Amino acid sequence: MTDFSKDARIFKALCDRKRLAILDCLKGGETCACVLIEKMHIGQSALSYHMKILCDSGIVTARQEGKWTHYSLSVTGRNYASKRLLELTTPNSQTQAKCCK
Amino acid sequence: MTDFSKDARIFKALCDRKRLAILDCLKGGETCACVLIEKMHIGQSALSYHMKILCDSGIVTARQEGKWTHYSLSVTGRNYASKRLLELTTPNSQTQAKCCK
DNA sequence: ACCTCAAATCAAATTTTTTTGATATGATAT
DNA sequence: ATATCATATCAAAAAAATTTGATTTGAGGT
Repeated sequence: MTDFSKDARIFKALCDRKRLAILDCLKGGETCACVLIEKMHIGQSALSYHMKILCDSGIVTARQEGKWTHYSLSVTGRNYASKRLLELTTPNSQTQAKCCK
Repeated sequence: MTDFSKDARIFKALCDRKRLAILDCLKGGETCACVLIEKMHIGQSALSYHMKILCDSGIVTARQEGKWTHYSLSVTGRNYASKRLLELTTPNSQTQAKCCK
């Protein structure tokens, strides 16, 4: 049986409203972790946890600048997620109803 | 602050590998619950739980036929999910880096 | 070197999700 | 009406995700 853990990791980024709120913030442009902590009313280590999930999905990338980390939306990550979404949910060319009867 | 619970519900369908395996089965065509139980090696009530999440996302639809329930992929659901994915992850036209410095 | 700050990591507590087994519901058949 | 079958729902248990606070790491600054 196929292992879908890589795909699950992609969409894990999008299945939580706090992470969606973070993405919404990143839509406005590259954002520093400390700004996200303030805007999201979230603890430092909780933010770090969510950012890890977002980065693991490929949808967000991190850029280190001195001691600060800046996060932004990844075009590549978005395109890949979009491609997989369609692949995972589009029926095969020849489909065959399966029923127990 | 915007409420993203509706969007989270969509992608919750895709963030679990068991549900992705179910979708993979549905790609082959409309499938009866009893067939899914066998193929997925899952209990009846666990399947019912996952199918509820899949239907709530809009990506899957259920069709009742007598006492049997048949599940299939929804074109409308897929298109909406795809649209939202892009909307949620595409930067705004004018972006502005935000940093604490 | 030491100190400070930003972020990651860890372990424990908390919350949410998922599984399990039992029961309820709803459809069909006798 | 009763019986049977398929699925949904419920409550409890189990597993996984998330939060919290403490500590560590790593980059600069003095």
